[in-house]
Amino acid sequence: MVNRRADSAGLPTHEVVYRRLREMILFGELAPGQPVTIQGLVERLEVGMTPVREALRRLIAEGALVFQGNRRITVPVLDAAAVEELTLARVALEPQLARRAAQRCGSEGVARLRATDARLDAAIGKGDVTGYLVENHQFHTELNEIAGAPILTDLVEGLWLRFGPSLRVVCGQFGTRNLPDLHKAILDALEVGNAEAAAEAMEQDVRQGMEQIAAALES
Amino acid sequence: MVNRRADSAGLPTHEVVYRRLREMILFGELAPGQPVTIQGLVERLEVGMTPVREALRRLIAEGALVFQGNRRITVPVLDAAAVEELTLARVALEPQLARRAAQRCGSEGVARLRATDARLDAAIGKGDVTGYLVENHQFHTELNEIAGAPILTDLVEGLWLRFGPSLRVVCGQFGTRNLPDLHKAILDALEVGNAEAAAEAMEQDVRQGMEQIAAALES
DNA sequence: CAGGAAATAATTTGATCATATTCTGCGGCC
DNA sequence: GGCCGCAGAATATGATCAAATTATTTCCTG
Repeated sequence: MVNRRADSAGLPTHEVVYRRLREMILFGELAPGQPVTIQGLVERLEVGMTPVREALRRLIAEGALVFQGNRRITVPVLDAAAVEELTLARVALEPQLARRAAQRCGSEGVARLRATDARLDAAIGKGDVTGYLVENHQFHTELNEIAGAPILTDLVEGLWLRFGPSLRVVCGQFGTRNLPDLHKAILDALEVGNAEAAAEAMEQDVRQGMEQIAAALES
Repeated sequence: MVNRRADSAGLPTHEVVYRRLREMILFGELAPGQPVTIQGLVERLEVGMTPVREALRRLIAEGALVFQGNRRITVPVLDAAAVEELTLARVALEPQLARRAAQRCGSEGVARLRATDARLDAAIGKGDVTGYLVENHQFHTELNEIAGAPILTDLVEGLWLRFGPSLRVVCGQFGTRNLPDLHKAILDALEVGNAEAAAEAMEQDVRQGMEQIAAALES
């Protein structure tokens, strides 16, 4: 009744809950198929149910959670058709962002991205699955920011939320061992401002990632 | 507090509110820039504020409404950059849906689409702007349904919500007089199952529509 | 004394919570 | 195996508190 603002730097509670859930979805605390209950979150996060409901509606609208018709909410389970659609959408959109980023990227942007990519490599080296997921997402987020296309970025972020839990499962199964890093080609293209090369490299990165998810479905 | 289910065939209130607002956005009852207040909707729709809040969060997540930082919600006003991004996204996605539709479309599907397109022509003939908007959206919705790609359809529906109010303004300014109908080419391609032709025709339709919006920005 | 700007008061709006009501799913019983 | 009641969870409402916008007042300046 007092400390609404004590949580996280002046943000409304529903926003805080949203971000918390978003991270849980992207970085693995929620498994595909797992049910998500309102009351469970109310108790776990110690907030009222109105902000929880708002955050959940938002995530459902983004496809990060699915509303099962009866009043049950779960983490989505991807089938082959969904992976195919997501691949199609990512291939259609993310190379465009890479192209724009190549046109607008300054040297400081490349430097930031290289730093993030280095942390990504470090996580892979340590076998740190969560670290890999976080830095990989961070890399793409920074690139999208450079691209300066808020609507396209929104769309792509929504796609990432959809396959986040499944990606976690893949990495959990196979570890970080054979995760090829196609980011180097992207970085080189950005550095010289070669938009087409950046788009091409991004498409490869996207296809590679989605193929891993598709391959893991056969099990 | 009894007749929750008297409204609209067993749907939860927040769903009813969402659909109502969605139609208001798509078909013109809300103008770009117009503020949307929670309490106003509570009075107008005669429901509690929780379902209204949920519906608004959902629409904000889809980009149909924008959260103005301070706690105010408005209908989005598109600038040139936004129109460009929306064009890019639509061109990237909707031809793909047309391609899939061409591969899966039976004769009954073509028949339904032709019927919708006939109603569209009738609306244009009568100068019925709202009718045009409704049938045009209906046409694309039916086509997306045939394509059988729920995720891509979701993405595209979100894009339509973003430019809906602005499209209404364009049609309000120019009337339905010079609205070329590129749907005929799409229909012909679907009929013979020519996926590439369908995709090409859809791209033309998308570009034509977005150019109208872009042209209306200079005023 | 008049006009305007800053500060303050009042109203409107948004955010959160606690509670009542309704629905779904499950387990026991016929 | 089908039906009924019960527990648990979700939905919806109204009340309460906080914040922001608007209106008003007051004070200072020309």
